[in-house]
Amino acid sequence: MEALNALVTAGHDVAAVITQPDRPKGRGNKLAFPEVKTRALELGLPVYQPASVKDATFLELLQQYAPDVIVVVAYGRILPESVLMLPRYGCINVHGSLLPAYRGAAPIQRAVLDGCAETGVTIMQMDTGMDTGAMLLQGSLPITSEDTTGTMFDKLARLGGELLVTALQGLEAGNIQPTPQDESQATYAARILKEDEVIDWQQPAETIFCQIRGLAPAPGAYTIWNGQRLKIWKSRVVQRDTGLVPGTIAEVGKDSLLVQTGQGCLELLELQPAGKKAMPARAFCNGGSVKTGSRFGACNG
RNA sequence: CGCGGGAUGGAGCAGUUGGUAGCUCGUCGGGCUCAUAACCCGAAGGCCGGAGGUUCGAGUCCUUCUCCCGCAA
Repeated sequence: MEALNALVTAGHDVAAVITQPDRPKGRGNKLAFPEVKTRALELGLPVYQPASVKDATFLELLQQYAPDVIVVVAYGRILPESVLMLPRYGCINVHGSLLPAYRGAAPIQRAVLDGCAETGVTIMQMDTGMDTGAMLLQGSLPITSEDTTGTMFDKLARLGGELLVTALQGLEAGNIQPTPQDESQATYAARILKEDEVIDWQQPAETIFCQIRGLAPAPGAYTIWNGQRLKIWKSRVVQRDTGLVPGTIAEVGKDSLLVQTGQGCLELLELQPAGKKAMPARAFCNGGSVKTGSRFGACNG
């Protein structure tokens, strides 16, 4: 999205946009288009949604366009050599991490989840591996305790768009040298699994705090409360130990909810019970069912 | 027709076998106090999501519609 906007704003001649096929989405499984498609249609650009990038007719189509370069952003597919070799300048990818760290599907989430102090964007030349190509340009941004995957995603997308435009200019002018990645430093950012969403109160408060930020605004970190999921969207680490079993509600205050963790306490600020909208801790406690001493987790409430 | 939860005063909830609605918080007024987000007293504020139906009578039963949300993809 941001990359497309940046390209268009910079005056590049975008010949066509290729994205994933429309997929059933959301409640009721209605068919929805990818966001980029919507934007591309607004811009009046042709949109293609091949079921497979290896398809022969798709390759022919690309050949007809004879692109100088193909820009790939969050497409989630490894492209075959036939496509990679097609454009004069090759295929350029915008990846949401400081490669070679966090190659793979969920670089931004993982960086926040791991509590990294900074992350960034890398513009690279694609090859047949997964985010293994030579790097053209890189930019970094700090991750503050206020940041979530959502805020980082926005910031990185903007930065990525800018760097992409710069990188393309550099390529054209021939003043950017591709730098190979240091394989020994490579790490992988696996996609987010169901297990990653469950809060383990045995973990230190700091870890859970990162988990909550890393999974916001989607899909959200959750715990079990009254036999139902309870997502936690916002929290704060409180350096204090109550001696209670991890997961126990240590204190129900006016505006807060203090929970003991494996190390320190976590103050829950914004929560969302299943079937409800997100609400501040104050509202959550009002129901009357939240009491000091009750416990979050798989067993009882 | 993927599965499921929900719509009640500003917020979060309760509402028993149907008989004109309660709780916690907030708001406003007053009191106590050096003071207060603490405490005490009082007040305002709800056509119980919409439309039909059953009934002497429905928030409470039946039908239907709209909207919100969780899960799964």
